[in-house]
Amino acid sequence: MTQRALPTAPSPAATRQRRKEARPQELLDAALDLFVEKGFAATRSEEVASRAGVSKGTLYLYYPSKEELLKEVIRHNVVNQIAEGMEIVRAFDGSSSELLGNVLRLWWERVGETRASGILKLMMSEVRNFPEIAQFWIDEVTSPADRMVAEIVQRGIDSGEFRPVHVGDVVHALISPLLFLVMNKHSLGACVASARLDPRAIIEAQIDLVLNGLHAPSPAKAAKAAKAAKKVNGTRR
Amino acid sequence: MTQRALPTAPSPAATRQRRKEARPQELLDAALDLFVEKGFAATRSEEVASRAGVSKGTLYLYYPSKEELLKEVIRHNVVNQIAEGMEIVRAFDGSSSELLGNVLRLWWERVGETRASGILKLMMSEVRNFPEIAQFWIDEVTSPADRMVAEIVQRGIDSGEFRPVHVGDVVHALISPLLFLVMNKHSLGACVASARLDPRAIIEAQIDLVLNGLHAPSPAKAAKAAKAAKKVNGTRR
DNA sequence: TACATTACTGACCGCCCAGTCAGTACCTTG
DNA sequence: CAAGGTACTGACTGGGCGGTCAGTAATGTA
Repeated sequence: MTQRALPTAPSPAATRQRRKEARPQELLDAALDLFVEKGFAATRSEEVASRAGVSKGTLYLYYPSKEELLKEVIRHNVVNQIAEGMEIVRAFDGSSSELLGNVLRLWWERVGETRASGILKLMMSEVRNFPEIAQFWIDEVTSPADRMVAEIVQRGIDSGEFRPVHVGDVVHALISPLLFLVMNKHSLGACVASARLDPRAIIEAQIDLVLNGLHAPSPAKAAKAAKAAKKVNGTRR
Repeated sequence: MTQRALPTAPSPAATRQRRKEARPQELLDAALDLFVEKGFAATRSEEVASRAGVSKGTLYLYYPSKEELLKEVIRHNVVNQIAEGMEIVRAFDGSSSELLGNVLRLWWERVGETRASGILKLMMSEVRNFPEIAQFWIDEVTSPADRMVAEIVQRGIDSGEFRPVHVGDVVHALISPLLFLVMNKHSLGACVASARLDPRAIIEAQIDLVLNGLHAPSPAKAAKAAKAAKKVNGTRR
């Protein structure tokens, strides 16, 4: 059989560095970008390593397998994202309308516009191949986020500022445009300039539309609306 | 070298069939399902073949490569989807509110609920690896769909039924919840029962919310609103 | 300066899979 | 029923990639 080649002669390139502390983060960052761009299966582990400025062997020094790397990427970015989101809400008070608008706007600025938003595309594309992470995502992202928005809407209804609507369903109508903007940014929008949307404008339109749709009509009509909403607000979910 | 094994003895299994006409469609169907579920890179061509009830060799008799198969899957399903959509709209008239609601509802029934809706997830997940198909998608799907919905909204504004809003942006607020429902159905919703949304209910909530947000207020306030909207309706897009 | 420690490297291994093609059996035609 | 045409098969190959590990060099330590 062929015998192992002798070690390569010292390259004239830059001397190699030892930065044990920085590697994990750099590898996670590189992996996030590549997984979001090309998908998990289509990304070679050597690409991840080289984008992080190390060799493939080093990658496997820090993460035992490509799959574990993926899971770490998700875990790592999810906790950050959730922390961000919660902080945004706690920092605000005021009318429910204001709060709702500000939450949507701020979430876009602080999450949607950052690289970390790619984690959403990554999840949507890959969960079916890794069902174990689905529950984690629901517990750590979906549920808290839904609950948060639901609370705001509910507060608005209780105070009479909003019409009585089915909170659970309205929450989805509220946030899915934002989520879809993120998906677009990391798919079509990343390929074709003409597919690039104007997120700020769309978000403003969305806020305007939804607040108009939520606001309680004149007190005269309010009673009627409340009665009608009883049906809608059944015990689903 | 090892010599080629002799042909296998005739298996006792079902006799093989010759159905030249049916193969292409069956292969496309199998490929759509698998690409949507596992992604393009993670799907083995032999899986596609076996799900379609043929051997791998047969697959390559009909499609020259896995990549060409992907493109055919997209082309094929896109033309169907567009034909469906257009038909739905043409079949309807009535007030803009009714039309809008019915278009959303019908699109969900006739597209969102069918297997073909997976094509959206497939596109979002894979475009960045196949930028050639991005333009095709924009020309054949995104643009026509946007234009269609925009026309309805514009008609509503012109007739005074809707407030004057920025049509382009409102269109996105209108359709992205539907698109997100589809994405959810093919990702999280396919893994975890508790992540499964109730699309019909969410769509109804969305329609209710949006129509309330779009409807022009009493004529007294209408002039004011129209004036304010001039700013919003600038020359973007 | 000599030695010990360890972060890092990259050639290598073995498996997996897209794509091929010699051979097979179904079907049609006479 | 025989013979020719062709839809179909599956063992095989070559290349590519996940994962390993013997060796290298940067950084301490005396």
